[in-house]
Amino acid sequence: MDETNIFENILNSKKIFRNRDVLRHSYTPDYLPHRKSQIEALASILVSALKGETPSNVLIYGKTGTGKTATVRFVGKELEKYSIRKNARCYMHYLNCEIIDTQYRVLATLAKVLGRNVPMTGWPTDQVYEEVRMAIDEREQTIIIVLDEIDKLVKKGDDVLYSLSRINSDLQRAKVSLIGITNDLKFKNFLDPRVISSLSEEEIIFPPYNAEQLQDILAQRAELAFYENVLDDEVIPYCAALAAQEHGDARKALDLLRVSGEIAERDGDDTVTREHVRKAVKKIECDHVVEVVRTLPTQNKILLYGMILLSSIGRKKFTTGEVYTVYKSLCKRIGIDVLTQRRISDLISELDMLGILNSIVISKGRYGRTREIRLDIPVEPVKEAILEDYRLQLLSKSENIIKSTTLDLFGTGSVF
DNA sequence: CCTCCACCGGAAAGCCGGGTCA
DNA sequence: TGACCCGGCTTTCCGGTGGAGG
Repeated sequence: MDETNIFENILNSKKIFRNRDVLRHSYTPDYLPHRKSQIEALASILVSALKGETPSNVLIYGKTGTGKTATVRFVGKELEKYSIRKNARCYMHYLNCEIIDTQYRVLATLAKVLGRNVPMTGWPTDQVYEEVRMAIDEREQTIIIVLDEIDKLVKKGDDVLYSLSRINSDLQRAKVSLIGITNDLKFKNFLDPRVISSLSEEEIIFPPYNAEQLQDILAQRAELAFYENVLDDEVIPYCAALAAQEHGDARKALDLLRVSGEIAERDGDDTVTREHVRKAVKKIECDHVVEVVRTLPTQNKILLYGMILLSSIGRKKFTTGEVYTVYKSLCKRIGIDVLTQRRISDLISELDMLGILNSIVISKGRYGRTREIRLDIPVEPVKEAILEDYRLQLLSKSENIIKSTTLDLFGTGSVF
């Protein structure tokens, strides 16, 4: 009895995930909780395809993580399955306009999906369009083209949408309908009115999930993703509650659950607890901040580096003037133009907006009025991210000298 | 109650790279 | 091709200000 327990323990301690991929965004589940009405709405529009009619074009709205893409893919799969049985020849082709982000590439990708060989660059756009049109019209069929993140495409001109939305009048045998997906409610403003009216013959709206609905979603996925009894009872409600606070984003909730599991696995624990979720929140936050810092313009990086220096010599909070002095000496050292204090003041506000630091305007009476700045970041990872910038390599090389000059300048100032 | 610090933050103009149009 | 425009970034200029110290 005891011996089996030993083995069982070792086995169990390594096994948290049955299938981690279930928790990734790319996974399309077989069942979508709390999206019944949207699924039915979409299905009732697309059903015309099975009757040999042209389905209306659809525009789908909803914030990130509300299940838009999953729902469309799900309905599409069902449609294709059923059409095979009915011999109806319906197909759905999915394009993500964030990746395929120009007019030409949309058409070229379509042509490729339809089995035509079109170079990814070079041809005139109308010729590619013609190729697509011919490929579609080769036989009787209904093609549903899904344009995800359609707003990204619209910002680069709506010619493709215009021609695709009127393609039906150029077709003899086949039929085409479009589904546009967007999370930008105002995106219609950029659109040609003619395109709007044909594109949004039907509209479906995806509201955010609330905490209970998120729980159902998580529970359903967790069952596939984790081994039995790995999750503490409170983990799912906790993840759901956290994600519900932020616009009910299912994607966030799933990330949270996955990262929690990964942390538990890495720590060698055999159950996932509330504590792991808490760590996961931290980790996701940290990754996010690091990503933001990495993509910051060089000037902001130097500024931020200056503030990190200040905090590394024991200063918890500092004023605009102090930060500016450090920033100036850093710029001179690495031979980069020095911005004015006015400008730096704005950059500080920007960093504040990004949540990298907290700043409040305070008055020190006789000693003036200034912003009191304190950093709000995991220092080490951020520092690494800053030093990745090749223009700032010099900073890491002369780190000690810089640090001691900074210490000379401000080390004597009030420490608390 | 007044002063005056050390900066805030609005306004406007300059600069620059990219895009458009004849 | 050059003239022109646009939008984002930056500088210049400057009036404004909360409150400790007098």
